[in-house]
Amino acid sequence: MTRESTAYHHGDLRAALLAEAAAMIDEGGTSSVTMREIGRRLGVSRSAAYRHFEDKSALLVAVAAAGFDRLRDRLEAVGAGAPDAGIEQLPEVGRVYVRFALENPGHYRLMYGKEAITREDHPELRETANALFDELVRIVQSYQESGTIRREDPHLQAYVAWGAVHGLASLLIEGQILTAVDVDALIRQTTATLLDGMRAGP
Amino acid sequence: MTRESTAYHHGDLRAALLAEAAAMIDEGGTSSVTMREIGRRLGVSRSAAYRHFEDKSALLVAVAAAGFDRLRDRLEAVGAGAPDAGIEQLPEVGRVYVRFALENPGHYRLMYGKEAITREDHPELRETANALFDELVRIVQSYQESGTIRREDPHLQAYVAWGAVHGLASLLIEGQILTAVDVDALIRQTTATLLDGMRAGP
DNA sequence: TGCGCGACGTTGACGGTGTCAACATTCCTG
DNA sequence: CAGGAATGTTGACACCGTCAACGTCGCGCA
Repeated sequence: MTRESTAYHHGDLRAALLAEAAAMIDEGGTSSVTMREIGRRLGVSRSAAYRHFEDKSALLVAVAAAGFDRLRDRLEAVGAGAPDAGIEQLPEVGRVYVRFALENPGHYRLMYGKEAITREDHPELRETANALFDELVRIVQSYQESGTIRREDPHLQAYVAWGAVHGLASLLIEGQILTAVDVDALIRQTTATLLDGMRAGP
Repeated sequence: MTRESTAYHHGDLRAALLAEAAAMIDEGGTSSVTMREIGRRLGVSRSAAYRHFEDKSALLVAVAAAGFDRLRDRLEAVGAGAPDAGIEQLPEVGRVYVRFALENPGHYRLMYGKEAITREDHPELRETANALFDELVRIVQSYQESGTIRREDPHLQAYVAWGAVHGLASLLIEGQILTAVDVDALIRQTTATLLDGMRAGP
């Protein structure tokens, strides 16, 4: 059934639905995703998706979950060597985070927005999102232990760092920052300020 | 015509529409705002709003603009005395900002989200938003001149600070932060880290 | 082998939405 | 006081999400 028997029963609609929805999201935003339009693009009837997802919501949740997993993979790859890779690895984590958001704006908005998904109804998504945050806490802790940043509540510090990069990513995505501004300079300034603010005293 | 002749022609539908839309936004999110529902609540037909706003978009833009003005007023009030009021005024600016977002979540999301409004089509909103950012830049500059924070590109610094508080506000609004976490502690930690990171060297 | 059941896909229908054109009413101004 | 401008209403259209009823296919069991 996972074979690609392109025909009558389409083969693997579920995967196709996820891919198409993700593509549409990063193309025209979450609001451009339409059950009917997805069907049209895949050459399948409107409500065909309902055999694979209970809801439009459920489909979007699955897309968001895939996004969380992908972002976590990237952060893990960057943060893996921490803190042995040196202090300059921390800004790199921030850079990768913001870059992900910029490359997948619709995706990112879906992941961290409440409007389209209503977190309460989909607790499983919460866990996937938490796994990502835990990764961030782990990185913060490893730098605490190596003595490069202050030993304070790691959750609090992680929230602050997360807030800073998330805020920057959001402002960029939502077009709030003049396009003339150098994005990389902005990222560097943010991570540098963050690091200076968290650095262990002399 | 601005008189409140409650009757046949309703008196001042435009203001009523704005108020009702704003109320609905902070109640059930932007997606709960419906031309038809607004009409219902105001005892007026669906398309009545089209005599006052070209679009649903235009109505939302007007609501967002009012939000920008209100937030700017608050920040001006807090930042007015800067930097004479002392360095502890800077964290207070951040606190007021985040508080505003928490008190008007739907409003805030509308102001800084792209999904509902499509910034390009409404350039006048851009100016209102910019006026708010300019206020922030002004505050940063005044602290630079008093020598409390480093003399770097004030726009860059303002973006970083804005990003940090905006990110924190967003995460809180979108329910990404465990409710057990003390919000005020989070705000303090953010503003303190920011300030330490921007502080002028010894 | 074949057959029947469950998985998959389609169609028709319903109530909801934004929006436009045509119409009705009211106010204000000349 | 007459008529035009401003305001509000109704009908209609094309979308949307979703459900129920209906077809169709593939696979496993007898």
